[in-house]
Amino acid sequence: MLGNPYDRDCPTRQLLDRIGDQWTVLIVGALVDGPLRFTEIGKRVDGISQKVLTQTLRSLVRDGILTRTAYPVIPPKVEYELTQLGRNLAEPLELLDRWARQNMDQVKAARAAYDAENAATAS
Amino acid sequence: MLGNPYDRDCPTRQLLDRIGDQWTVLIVGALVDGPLRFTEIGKRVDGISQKVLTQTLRSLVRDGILTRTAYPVIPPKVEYELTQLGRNLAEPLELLDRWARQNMDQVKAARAAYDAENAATAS
DNA sequence: CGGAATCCTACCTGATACTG
DNA sequence: CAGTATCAGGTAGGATTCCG
Repeated sequence: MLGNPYDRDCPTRQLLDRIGDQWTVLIVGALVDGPLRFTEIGKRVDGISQKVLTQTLRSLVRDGILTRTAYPVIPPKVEYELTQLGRNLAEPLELLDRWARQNMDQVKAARAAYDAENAATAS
Repeated sequence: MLGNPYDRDCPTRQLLDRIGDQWTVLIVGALVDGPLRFTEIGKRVDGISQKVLTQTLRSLVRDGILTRTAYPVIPPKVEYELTQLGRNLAEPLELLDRWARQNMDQVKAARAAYDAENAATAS
């Protein structure tokens, strides 16, 4: 049982709002190995726009998942790093990732089977 | 490290597409205790519209996460039940849920602190 | 009861251009 | 380099209505 995630403002729900944005998990994953600069993250998380990256990073900082450190040098340098809370979050995320690796082909198969059957009956 | 979830079509990314829709996790959570009928799920997952519930359920069936069983009785009765794959997915999900319960207040605190500081400097 | 079909809106997002 | 600002488009999602 996942508890009682059926009232709109339970923790689970809020977490889903947070990680459900598709990018949070990837960014957190990109930072587990150590701090990265803005552009570095953008390169790792392929497909993210600079705007969304900015937004997501800021909200993660706001949530205490990671810290932002700006070095006042002439070519600006800003580093993002996971907080303890963030590293903490990375663990269950990694389990999810493992599930994905192990079962995603099964999902694909199920999907193909479903579509095949569906196309057949759609005559 | 979350692996290499940075190419657009890795398993992790696909999983995020699946569970990132905000409702999947809640529906799966609602079904861990046993099969439920359409309306039952709708009641448990507060706030979901009938349309989205239908969509999400169907895509979950398609992905092999759960099964749909329609009983041909006069008041229609349809039950949804987790497959093994689905029960399997529920485990890492539960860990995430646990994280949420344990840390969401910390996130809230960080959020409040951030906002306070932000309002102060926004003069 | 368990959907399907339609309409309509809000937000999320990407693309682009500009700034310190 | 690391953002901010603006605008346009697509789409997830809600509300409503009707069907088997």
